[in-house]
Amino acid sequence: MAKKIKIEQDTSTEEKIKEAARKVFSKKGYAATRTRDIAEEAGLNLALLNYYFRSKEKLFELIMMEKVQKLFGVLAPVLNNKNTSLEKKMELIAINYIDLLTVIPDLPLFVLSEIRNNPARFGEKMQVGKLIQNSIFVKQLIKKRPDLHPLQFIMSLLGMTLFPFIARPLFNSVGVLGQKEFDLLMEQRKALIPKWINLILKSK
Amino acid sequence: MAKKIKIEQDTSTEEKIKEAARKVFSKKGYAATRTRDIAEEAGLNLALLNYYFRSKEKLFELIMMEKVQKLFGVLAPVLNNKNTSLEKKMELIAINYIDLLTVIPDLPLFVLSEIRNNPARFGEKMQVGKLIQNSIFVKQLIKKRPDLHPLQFIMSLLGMTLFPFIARPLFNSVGVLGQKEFDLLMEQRKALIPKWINLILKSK
DNA sequence: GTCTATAACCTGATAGAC
DNA sequence: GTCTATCAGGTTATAGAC
Repeated sequence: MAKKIKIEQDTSTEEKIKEAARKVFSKKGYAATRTRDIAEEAGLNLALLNYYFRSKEKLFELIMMEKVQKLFGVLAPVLNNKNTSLEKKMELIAINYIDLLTVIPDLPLFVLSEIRNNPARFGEKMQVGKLIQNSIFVKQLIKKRPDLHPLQFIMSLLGMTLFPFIARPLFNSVGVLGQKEFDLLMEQRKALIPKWINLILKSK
Repeated sequence: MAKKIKIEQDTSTEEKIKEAARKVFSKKGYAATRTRDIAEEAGLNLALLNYYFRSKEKLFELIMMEKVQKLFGVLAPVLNNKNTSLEKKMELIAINYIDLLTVIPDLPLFVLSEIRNNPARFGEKMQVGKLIQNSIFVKQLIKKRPDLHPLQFIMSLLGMTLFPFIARPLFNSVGVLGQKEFDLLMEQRKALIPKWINLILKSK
């Protein structure tokens, strides 16, 4: 029974390739990534990529799916919770995103730019739109502020929360902010954004 | 004197190529763009690109320079104006950006993602950082709110203003918003953002 | 499963005719 | 200045040995 258990170090070849692919795709984007880069990053041979994943395209779609799920995974459990107030929902969204992006800062810029570069790859996502539009969150928003389109508030919340991470490559290249200082500001924002969004919600 | 004047239709071959390059680079990013795409878009031959611009890289750098200047061109004239209040500056930034991006919506996502994909191309920009940090705008911000890092407010202003345009490819692919409706919301935001940012500035 | 070697294709760039 | 034809190099994917 204990014969061939061997603790899977999740360093299986397949996982090694996926990890390398995450890193290289995120850094350079799909088009600029060569399969050789991924193989080298994984310390493996090029042929293995095709053995495990058939093609560069298929491997990318796998990684991309992961990323999109991570990005929407923050929203999904919050939007339709009947037991939380509108204000609490917005706070949760801000805090959860900042916590996530502190670990994976390039997530939103990666997903958004790949969608832009190749919208064809994102055909049948129409459902997501309806899902958000019919959410309890949006209903609460409309009830509280029937005078404005709910997207005005959603864009402001997400803008304040996600934009710093999207613009981070610029901050870095411009040398205006170090890694540590940035993380500190983001930690602060977890309290600031809910406060500020509440001001906006109440303003008439 | 009126011999060979001929109204330059700015349809010179060189300009045709640049226009096509703007379009294709913006749509697909540097790496995914083939010089053949640009030539075809311009209705011209591939060899002309190299005749006029030496290489794909040189042509791209030209376009990129234009785009970066457009993006920072909104900030530059506002930041060091001694005759405008902090509040007025923020209003101008929001309004000018929305007006600009209504015409060139993909500008910020293009610039940010290319910087991310190839930070090496943006080496000696350190000056820009200092220029912003020493601006009158930042001084006014620190004086008004010495309790918080000025970037907390700048990120919020730019996030609220730029994020809708950055996330637009997603909105489109998700089918949540039409072109016309989007433009209407942005027009509304020109009044909303200054109002909201003022609330944030005053909050203690 | 993993490797080397190579096929098949594509891309940026140029030579040379007009 | 503009075109066609082509080269040189790089890229994905696969065949086949181990």
